[in-house]
Amino acid sequence: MQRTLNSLDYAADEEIISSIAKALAHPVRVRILKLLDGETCCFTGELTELIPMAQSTISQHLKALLESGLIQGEINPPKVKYCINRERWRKAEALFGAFFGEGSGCGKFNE
Amino acid sequence: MQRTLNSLDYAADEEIISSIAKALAHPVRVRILKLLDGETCCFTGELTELIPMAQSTISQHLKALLESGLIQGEINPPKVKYCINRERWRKAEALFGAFFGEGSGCGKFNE
DNA sequence: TTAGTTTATCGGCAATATACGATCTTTAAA
DNA sequence: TTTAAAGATCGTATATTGCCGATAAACTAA
Repeated sequence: MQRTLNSLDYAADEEIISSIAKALAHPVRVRILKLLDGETCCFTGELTELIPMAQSTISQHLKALLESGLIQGEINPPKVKYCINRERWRKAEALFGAFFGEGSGCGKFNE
Repeated sequence: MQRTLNSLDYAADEEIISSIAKALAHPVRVRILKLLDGETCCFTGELTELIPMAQSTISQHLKALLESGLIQGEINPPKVKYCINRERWRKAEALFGAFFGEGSGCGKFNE
């Protein structure tokens, strides 16, 4: 599939924005990120207690978030601690801010 | 606030964020939004000249963007003029800003 | 070694997304 | 009326998501 797509090369920022947006495109993943962001930092699979979904499903969502770069996990033998990848998080903030904001750094004024 | 209730009970903001993120989850749609945002305001299907995809495909992406509320179109007989829905745009800016930023209005400080 | 805990991965199924060409639909112009 | 143009929509093929239960994998503790 996507034959024409290959000839269209997107700006790097457009690719990053859409890949991060993809990670945010499911409410459960937004919820997970909020939970992880809320903690001072790391967290773990108490997620399965907070979110009424099968453990395998949550694991899959975590995988999607890992692939987006928004979170990272450190293996702690029987457990895994997940936390926000702050560097990526700031990158996302900057990209989305620039995308929607457009304005003068902080607080746009058009209209 | 609510805690873990029904399996389908997300906070309103989580729903909105994920629905907007869904609209941004494809690089072509990000590109389209950029083009529309770049113009003083409205635009039209010169998109089909700027983007090497079938007209029907672009039309579908526009439909997705319409459904997200990020753009609106005014029918102008043979043509249709699309433009950013500024109200929704600002809402998106605020939501994503709060989501990623968390910081004091403008310029976050947590590391 | 065996058993238990935590998480990842597999297999399967239904639903959605993506892309295309073909075909309406609408309206203006010939 | 016929023709042309701009878009939307339809039909269809394939890819990707999302969910689950079952099972594998990694490690600890007994």
